Amino acid sequence: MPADRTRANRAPVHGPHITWAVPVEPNSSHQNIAFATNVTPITFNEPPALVDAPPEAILFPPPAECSTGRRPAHSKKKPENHIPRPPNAFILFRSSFIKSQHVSTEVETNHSTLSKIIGLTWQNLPHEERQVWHAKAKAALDEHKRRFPSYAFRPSHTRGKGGTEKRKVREVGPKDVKRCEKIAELLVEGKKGEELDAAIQEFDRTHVPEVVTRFEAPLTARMYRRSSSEPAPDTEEPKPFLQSSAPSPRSQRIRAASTQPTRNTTPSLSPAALSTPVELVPEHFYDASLTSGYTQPTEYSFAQKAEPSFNFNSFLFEEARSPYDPPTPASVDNSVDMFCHNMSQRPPAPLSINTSFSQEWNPPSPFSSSPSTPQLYSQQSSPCMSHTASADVEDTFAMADFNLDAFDNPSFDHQSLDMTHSAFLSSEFDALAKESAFGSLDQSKPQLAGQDLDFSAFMSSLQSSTPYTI
DNA sequence: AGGAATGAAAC
DNA sequence: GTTTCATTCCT
Repeated sequence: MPADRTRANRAPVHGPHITWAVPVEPNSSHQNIAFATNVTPITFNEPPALVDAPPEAILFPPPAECSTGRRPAHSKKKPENHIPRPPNAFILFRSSFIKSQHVSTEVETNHSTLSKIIGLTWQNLPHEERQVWHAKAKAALDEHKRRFPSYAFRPSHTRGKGGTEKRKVREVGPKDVKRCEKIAELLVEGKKGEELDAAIQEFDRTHVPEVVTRFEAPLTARMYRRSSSEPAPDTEEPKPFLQSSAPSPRSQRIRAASTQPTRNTTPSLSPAALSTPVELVPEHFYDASLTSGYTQPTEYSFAQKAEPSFNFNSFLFEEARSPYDPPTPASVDNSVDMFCHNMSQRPPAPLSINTSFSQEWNPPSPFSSSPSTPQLYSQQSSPCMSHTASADVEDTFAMADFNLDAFDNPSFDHQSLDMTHSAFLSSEFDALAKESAFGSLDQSKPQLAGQDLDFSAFMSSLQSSTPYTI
């Protein structure tokens, strides 16, 4: 930060001038690293695996001058004389990647998403090419040592302000992982420039982005009582339950979906939504692929049927595994175990909810005019998340705020209610209803969309696959 | 200020 | 084993 981070639009800052200054021009042949860099890694010892790649092909060549002047990094306040850590191999690769715009800003500007893409690319990078960056990191480290011989990494272990330690968890819902994977794949295939852009555009045309609906981790009776009796010892509690993927600038524009959680609190229902009839339609649908890597019961994807017959009034709640959030100790709770156990026996039949919210909502004309054109679905693939629908749909989603799991309620269990349905049931219970529901179902006054819910009627509707209408 | 990636280094 | 912090820049 004190360093002149050399951006034209930044005023230079006076102070110790710190650059990584990987001391050697990367492309010169006399780098003080282990192997000769004028011999490309791939020629170095590449078995005839890379068929169509020219021998000297290097996917992501380091920039000609690598002595990157640094930017005011993170706008994080750092002491004037702060010496940054030496960058590791990935950080160097990432920096170079960003700078060289391997992925154009047309394709992706969001740096979180870019990080994901670059991470995937990094993992798919030929080992030899990664070694180049490890060598550069080693060089940077050596240089760092040379310049700051007395430097020692001193991570602060008292970052949590006051006493409220707020841990940083990797828990943000997946972006459009498929898209990131695709881009990374194209990159390691050697696609770049316009060819890459075109390939991604083609992918975007046919790919129906996944919108991820994220539910809170199952709230067990135990946990619920704990959280209601204790003054929130763990302030991580109110987790967003709904998140939207933000796969591309294009989609972002269309959906106005942010990469950030859209909700942090239990949503309230608009009067309009309350007066809207809510119809719950169990839809038995099973995709074996969804269960193969099943890891966590609290993650659901909200996928839309990209079929001409798609009914805009219905949503398909589809269970899908998340590559994120390996089960945390907190979630390894017997209720979750039970959930997982049941899941392995019989994957949940995803529910579709016929919300009838859009009676006054007119689908974008491309849909009605030629609903079978794939790219039209792609272009407008999320009517439910678009500007058009926003508020009411969000409220409709709010009705599907299934924060409470009913899994450790024996009443749910012995009725052999499908687990997904159980989660579904937990929707609009207010706190009081939750409390009593744990005690005895009969005493509870569960509500859905502000209406009393007839439990037995609802459950039998679930089991008979007939709509339940409030 | 947080997030998104990986990895080195410190606890 | 867990946490910090290197990079980037947008929200």
